[in-house]
Amino acid sequence: ALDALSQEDDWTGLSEEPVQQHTDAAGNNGVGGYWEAGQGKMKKPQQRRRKKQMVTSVETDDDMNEGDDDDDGNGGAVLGIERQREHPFIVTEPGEVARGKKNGLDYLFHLYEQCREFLVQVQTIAKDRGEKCPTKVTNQVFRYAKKSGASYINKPKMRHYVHCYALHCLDEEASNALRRAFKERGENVGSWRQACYKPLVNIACGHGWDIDAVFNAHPRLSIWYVPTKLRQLCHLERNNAVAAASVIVGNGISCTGSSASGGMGF
Amino acid sequence: ALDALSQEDDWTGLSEEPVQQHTDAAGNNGVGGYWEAGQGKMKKPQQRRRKKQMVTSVETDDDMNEGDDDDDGNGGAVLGIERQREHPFIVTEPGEVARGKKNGLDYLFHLYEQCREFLVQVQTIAKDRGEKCPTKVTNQVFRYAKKSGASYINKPKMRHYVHCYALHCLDEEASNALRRAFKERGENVGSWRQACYKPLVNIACGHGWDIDAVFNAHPRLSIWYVPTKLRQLCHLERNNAVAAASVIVGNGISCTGSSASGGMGF
DNA sequence: AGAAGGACCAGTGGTCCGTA
DNA sequence: AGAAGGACCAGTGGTCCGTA
Repeated sequence: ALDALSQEDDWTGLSEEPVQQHTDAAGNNGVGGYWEAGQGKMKKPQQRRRKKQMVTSVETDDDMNEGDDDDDGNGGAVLGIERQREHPFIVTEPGEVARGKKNGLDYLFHLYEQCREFLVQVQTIAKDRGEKCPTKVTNQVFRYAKKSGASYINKPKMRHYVHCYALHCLDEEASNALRRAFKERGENVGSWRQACYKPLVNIACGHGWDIDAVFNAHPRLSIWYVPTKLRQLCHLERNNAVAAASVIVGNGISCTGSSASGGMGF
Repeated sequence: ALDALSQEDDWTGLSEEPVQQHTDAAGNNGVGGYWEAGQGKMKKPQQRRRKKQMVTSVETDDDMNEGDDDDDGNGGAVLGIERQREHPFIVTEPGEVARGKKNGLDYLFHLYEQCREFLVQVQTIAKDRGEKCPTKVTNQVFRYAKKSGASYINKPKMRHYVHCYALHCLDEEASNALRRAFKERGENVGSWRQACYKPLVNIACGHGWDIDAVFNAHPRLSIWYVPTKLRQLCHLERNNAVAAASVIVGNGISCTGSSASGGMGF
C-alpha cells in the first residue's frame, strides 16, 4: 500500500523506514525526506576491498555523523532496521506507475530534474559567496543532495542512466516509443538501457558526430557529463561512416543507423 | 652574450645547458627545445616533506624516462651540469629586452600564448580520438607542454601570474602604463604582480562583479582558471560596494577603485 | 540473473614551502 | 629578501564489484 504511493505523492522509491525530516541549515527547499537508516553504513570493521595500501586506518571520521551513534556491534542490521536500497527500476510506459516493489522510468527521469534543482541551489550559494560556480552535476552537488535529504540520489546510479535521460530530453517521441516497445516485449531495464544508445548515436551523426555539442545545446542536458561509452560509440560510428564514405565515393552519409555498425557491441 | 639572445631568438630564459632537441611523437610543432638537465630531478633518495604517510616507496617510475638513465649516484649535480631554473622575471616596459640573467614581462606573456598553443594541440588530438576535450589549460596540457620540450613551462608559475596576463589581455594600455610606472619606481616583480589586482577588480565592477564572465568573454583569457585570490578580491569589493550603497541610498556606484576598499590587503 | 550504490583509484586543481 | 617550481594534498570524475 505504501509502495503504491511512492510515485504519486513524494516521488520516493523507498517507503518502509520511519521518515524523519531534517530542515537543513544550508538552504534545503524541501525536496525529499531524510532516512536515518541509510546513514548507518554498517560501521567500521568492514575492510576495504581490492589492493588498497593497508594504512591501518584509524580515521577520525568526523564529517557529518553528528546525532546518531546509537550503539551496535553486530555487523549488519542496526536496531532491527534493515539496510535499505531503492527499489529496482522496471520499464514503464510514459505516465505509468510501477506496481510492487519497483520504480518506473518517469521516476528515474524525475531524479535528473531533482539533481538539476540541487545544482541550481549549489550555484546560487556559490555565487552569493563569490566561490567558483559548478556548471555540471559534480560530486559537490551529490553531496549537497544527500545532505538535503535526497539520500536516494547517488552518483553511480545517475551516471548509469544519463544517456537514457538524454534520449528522453532530445527526442521524447523516440524515447516513449522505445519504452513502449521494450515493455511490450517484456525486456528488463538493462536491455532497455542498452537500446537507448543507438538513437543517440544517430542524433550525434546528424550533428557532425559532436555528442558534446548535442548535450550542450540542450539546457537540461548540458549539466550532465557525456558518458564515456556513448562518446566511444559515437567515435566508432563516425570512423565507420568515414571508412564507408571513402569506399563509396560521393555517397551521401545517412544517419539511420542501418549502415555499417559492425563490431560495436550494441 | 647567450642571455641577451634569450628573448630575441628562441624566447628561452635558460641558455647555459647543452640544448638537445627532441622531436616528439605526439605532434610537437617545434615550440621550444628540450633540456635533459631539467629532467634529472635529483633522483630518488630525496625524502618527501610534510606528513606524507610513509609508504616506503619502491615506485617503478615507468612513465616517460625512456632513453637517458645515464648513471649517477651522488645526490645533487649530475655530470657537472647544475640543476637549472628559469631566470627570474623583472619589470620591463613593453618591447624591452631584459638584461643580465633576467627575463622580461613580454616573455612572461609569451609563455601564456605558448600554453594556449599547446592546449589547441591537445584539443585537436582529443577530438580526433573522440576523447573528452579540455576547454582550459589543465594538468594534461602542462604535461603535454613538458613532453613537447617546453620544460620551462610549469603550473605554479603560470597560475602565479595569470591575473597579470589577464590585465594585459583586457586593458593593454593600463597594463603597459603599470609596467612603466613600476619599472621607473624600481619596484620588484612581486609588487608589480600585486598591483595588477586592483585594475582587474575595477573591470569586474564594470561587469556586475562577475569576474568569471570577464574571463570567459575574452578568447585568449577564457582558457585560464580565475585565480582564487582575484575571485576573493572581487567578492570583497562587491560587498563593500553593496554596503556603501545601502548607506548612501541612491548613490551611483563607480568603479574607480578610490571608494571603500578598507582591509583588503592590497 | 539483474540491479543498486559504497567505496575505491588514477589523475586534478591548487599552492606550499624546501630550494637556489 | 625575492623568486622559481617540485611535490604535496584534499577533494574529483569515473566506475568496479561486493552486496542485497
